[in-house]
This record gives sequence, C-alpha cells and structure tokens, in this order.
Amino acid sequence: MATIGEVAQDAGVSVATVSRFLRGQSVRSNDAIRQAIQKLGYQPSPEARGLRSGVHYAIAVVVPDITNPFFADIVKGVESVFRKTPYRVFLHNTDEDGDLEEAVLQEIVKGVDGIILTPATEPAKVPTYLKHIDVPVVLVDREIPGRDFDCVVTDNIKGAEMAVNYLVSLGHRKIATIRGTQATTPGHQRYQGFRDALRLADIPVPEEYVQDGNFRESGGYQAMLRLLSLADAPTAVFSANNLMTIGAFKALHDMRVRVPERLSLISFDDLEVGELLSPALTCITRDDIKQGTLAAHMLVAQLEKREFGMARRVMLDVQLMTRNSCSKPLPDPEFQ
Amino acid sequence: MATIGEVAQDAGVSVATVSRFLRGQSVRSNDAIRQAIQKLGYQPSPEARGLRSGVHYAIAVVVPDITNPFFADIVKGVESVFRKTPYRVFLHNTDEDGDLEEAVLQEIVKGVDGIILTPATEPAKVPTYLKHIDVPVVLVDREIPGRDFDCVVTDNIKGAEMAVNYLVSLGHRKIATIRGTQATTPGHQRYQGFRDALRLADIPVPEEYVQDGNFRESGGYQAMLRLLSLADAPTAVFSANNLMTIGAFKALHDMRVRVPERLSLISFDDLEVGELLSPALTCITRDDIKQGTLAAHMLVAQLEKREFGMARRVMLDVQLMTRNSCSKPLPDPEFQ
DNA sequence: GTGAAAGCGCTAACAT
DNA sequence: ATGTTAGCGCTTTCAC
Repeated sequence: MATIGEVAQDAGVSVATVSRFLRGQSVRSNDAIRQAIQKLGYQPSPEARGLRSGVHYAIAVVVPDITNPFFADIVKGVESVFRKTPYRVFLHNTDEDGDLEEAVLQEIVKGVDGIILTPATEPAKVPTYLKHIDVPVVLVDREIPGRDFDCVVTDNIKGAEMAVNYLVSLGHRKIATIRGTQATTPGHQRYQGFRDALRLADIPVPEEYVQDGNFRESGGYQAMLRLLSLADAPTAVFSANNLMTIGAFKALHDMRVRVPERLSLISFDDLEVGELLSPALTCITRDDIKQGTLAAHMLVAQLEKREFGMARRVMLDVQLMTRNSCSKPLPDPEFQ
Repeated sequence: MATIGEVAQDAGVSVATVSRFLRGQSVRSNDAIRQAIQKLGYQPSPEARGLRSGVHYAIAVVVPDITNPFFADIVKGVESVFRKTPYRVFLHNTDEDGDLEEAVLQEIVKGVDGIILTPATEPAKVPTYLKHIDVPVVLVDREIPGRDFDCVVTDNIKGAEMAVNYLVSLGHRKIATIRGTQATTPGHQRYQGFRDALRLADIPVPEEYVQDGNFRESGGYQAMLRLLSLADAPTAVFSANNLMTIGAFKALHDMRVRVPERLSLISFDDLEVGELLSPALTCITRDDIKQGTLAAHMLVAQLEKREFGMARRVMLDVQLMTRNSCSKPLPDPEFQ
C-alpha cells in the first residue's frame, strides 16, 4: 500500500521522477528508485493513474454466454494474454441479449481502454451505438457492418463447404441443414457455404431441408424433429454450431434414429466430449483459444501504438475432424 | 462523460449535494439533480470514487480454469448477480497454479472491494498470504483451514456416499474409486464419503482400488487403465469429478470395455452432454450456477453491511441422477 | 533530467 | 440539508 510519494522519499527524488521512471523514461536515479519500489512493495494504483491520464489499465471482454465452451475458450485466451500486461480484464455476459449488450457497452466504455466483443446483436441494430465508440474494439467471431473494427473470424464458408463436400463424397444427395441465426455473420456464412457447396455439386435443396435452429440447443432439437418428420427425410444433416448439435443429437437419441446408418450428422464445432458420443461426432473444428489470444494481441497492438485507424482482419482456418457420425447413405429403396 | 461538477451546475447546487444524492441521502433538490443527470447522461467514475473513498466498485472472481464448465457456471452466476449492482467483475484464471494464484491475489487485493475465490492451492500453502487479506473473501467449492472465510460448498461427503450406496444397492462389492487431489476439500471429502459408505456396508477396499486421478482428464484416463489391468478388477468405479470422468470414459472406450455390463461407472458431477453418452452417465449432480449466485450474494451482503467478522457457511445439497452407466454386476464366476 | 504545483473526478471533513 | 475546502495517488504541465 505504499504510495508514489513514499517511494520518492525513500529514493530521495521527487514524485515526478518516480512517475517518469514508471513510465519507462530514462532517469538518473534509476537504481535507487528500483530499490525503493522493491523495499516498499510498491504497486501503482491503476485508478489514480487513470484519473489523471485517461488510461485505465483495464479492458473488457463481452460475450453472449460464458457457459458456452466456445466463449469460455475465447475468454481464457484473452485472459492469458492480458495477464502478462498491466491491464486487468473485466468480464461481461450479455445472455445473448442485444439490449443488455448495448447497456453494458455504454456503461463500461468510459472506464476501459479497449473492448473485446462477440456481438450478440443483429447487424442492423449495432451501428447506432457502436459506431461512435471511441476506444479500440476487437470483434471476435462475428463482424459488424458499418464500421471497420479489427476482428478475428473463422472461415465459416470454407468450413460449411468442407462439411457438405464430405457428405457429398460419401454419396449423400439428400442433405439438410440446421442453420443458425441468419442475422449473424457465422449464421449466414455457414448457410452460404452450405448452399454454395450443394450448388456446385448440382444437388438441389428443397425448402424444407433448411431449418432454423437459432444457435440454441432447443432450436436444434426442434429442427431435427421437423427434419425427421419429413415425408422425404434427408440422409444427412449439417448442424451449424455446437449447441444446436447437442439438441439435434438429443432428438436423434429420443427418436431412436440410428446414426450414422439412417442419418449422418456433421457439426460446425466440436463438443467437449465429441469423441465419446456414440457415434463419435464428425465435425468442423477450429482453434478457439487461439481466436481469443489473437484478438487479445490485436487489442494490445492498438493499445500500445495508440493507432486507432488501421483496422485489420484475421481469418482462422478450419479442419475436418472425421469420426463416426457420418457414413454412406443407405441405398435408396426406390432404386432397389 | 459529464462530470459531477457539470451536473451540479446544471441542477444549481454544489457538487457535494450531488454526491450526497448519489449516495442515496435525502436531498431537497432531488428532482433537479435527477433531471440534470438524465440530461447530461452522467455516470459517476468508479475510479475517482475509489480514489477518495477506498471503495472501488469492483470485485474479482478467481478461478482455476474458466474452461471447466463447473467454473464457467460459477462465473456466470456471480456475474449475473453483480450486473445488478454498481460493482464490476474482474476475471482471473489461475491455471490451477498455486503460485500464480498467490501472485494474482496480491496484485488485485488493493484494487477490489471483495474477492470470490476457488482456491487452486493446497491448504498447507494458503494461509501465509490469505490470512492477512483485508477485503471480504468468499470461498467457493473449496475451504481453507486457518481462517473462517464465508464459503459456499457442496455436500461432498453425502454425494460420495450416495454414489457408493447406489452401487452397493445394485449388488456391487468390488468398488473402486478414482479420487481427486487429496490436499483439496472436495478431494478428500469425496474420498472420505467413499470410505465411510463402504465401511458401513462392511465392504473392504483393497489398496489398489484407490487410484489417484488428480482431478484431471489425463489422471482419470491413467487411473482407469490401472484399474482395468488389476488381476481382480472392480465391477464398479466412482470417479470424483467431471474431468476425471471424461478420462475414465475414454479409457473404457479405448479398451473396449462394455459399460455397464462389465463395469459400472458413476461420477461426481455431470458432463455437458452426460445424457448423450452411451451409456448415459449416472452421476451426482448439484446446482453450479446457484453456487455462484449464492457466493455473490454472500459477498454483496458483506459489502453492504461492511461487516467483516461474521463468517457464514452454506452447504449445497446434491442429487443422484440415475441414467444408464450403472447396473447390477455380472455374477461372479467363482460362485457359479 | 528534474522538481514544484496544478488538477483528474470524486468524497469527506468541516463549516453553516 | 447544504456549500466550501482539502485531498485521495497519480500524471502532467511548466519552469529550471
């Protein structure tokens, strides 16, 4: 609890000199100050610093749901980077609620030096308040139109295409999707990848093969139920995120549908125990924690250089993890 | 970014009056101030407040691993409570590292008004630096000897006993455990419950039926492997946490051991998709998020009453979730 | 390169 | 109940 004044006194210099030393400037009484700091166990107070200088030594991570393993990974990655800096990390959960997100952002924006945000809101709403934000922002996983924030995203289109191409290569022609919220970047990009891949393969997509799951477990469950009840049910399904996959899996389970014999399932994103499911989950994977650390590094760069203009965009690659939830389709009875 | 001075000017009063209004004291010019605040969009600066008053309007949550769904739930619960207060939440991950935990605690302790902590360290180490901490601390899940902090814990002994009794009721007599770190409260309590229940049932526990898994997935995997290689292998295993259960499950999977036919498995704590595994996981469950919200409420109580002495201890109940990973043991060939 | 002094936004102590 | 003043710990002029 020593103050800068005590350090100054102990080192025989003025507070201004200690302050300069703290900021990394060259000072004559270097060693004396260092010793005094050591001896007194001095740590500068972030709030006092911020009060005068406007630097708060704090950043905020704002995620829709810390309980979702994907976001937990992001947060972990971010935290691990900032632990090595003088910046503290505020955590805010928005419960996937756009209004709450806006409220949170407005409340914290004057107290932090930067924000790492995974927007929960639809693009149409965001600009109104994010447009005028004057601290560095790095977007994770989702982009926002109308302003070029730094961002780190996943190659959603490629991932969805890989998933579909894999199903096609297995021989499937009746391929459905449980898609996420179309107003979000991952939502519409994964759907776009799905469509593109099928168009290229010359495989038509009946309207009822596209079901909305809203990125939620319950949505995935309901969507799978609808798919299963179709007169001409699909032989394969691409689920656009982890939560919906859990729901879909439960529906399959409850309806006693054999996977992959009667229906192949592939997911965008793995589950915590994806390999333990039976069948083990075939999926598109990516490096979540890296996405968090990358975002953190981008923010640190902005913080240190104090350059706000130069937006950058990093796209992370995806991989296909082949396990056992996909197989060749059963031969169509029509042709037997 | 209006200041209290501007509000005061706009309302035609002094800053002190506005300050009092902010603190909830009764003031004559109530309405005028409220209007001015509204009009200017004024929000008090937490750092300026803290500088003078010593109240930082910030608390810290310190967990070993935000990626562990159990801790993610805790954090979510805590965040949801403090969202409705003027307090901000700092998040710190300690990577299950006692030294890092100590460093983190020392660094943050002067900048927060309270701490919610799930200790990663062994009790033997902790007191040295936690003993002298002078902000309210609420412990979650693990207790620390040597000082009576408020805490919210789980009835670990009862949970372990329930698990074992269930196995016994099914007819098992060869019951093993994969236990967690014995230096932690949940570690030794769950082991104690295991032993107590078996002693009461008059069932002996050979030394090799007690394997250490260290609360880690890899530990659970190795421990299960050791159990399976025993000449007189157990017919049932109690795994003391979620991570070790995942490891144990993988080992069973890799070794092609049929569950529950050849071996019954019961876990302390559920998995995210515990019901989707095959067999679906039988386990002891508890309300994780509630544990977080309870801890948060306990801290808020301390914060508001500014009473630091009266430690309290809340114990959460556990439930047995019966699914399909446990069954009667195969008849012992010896007796056939 | 250094010190003295002002001031960041707010609360607390002392007046009235 | 209200205003005035000092000061929290620090950074930042501004002199030197």
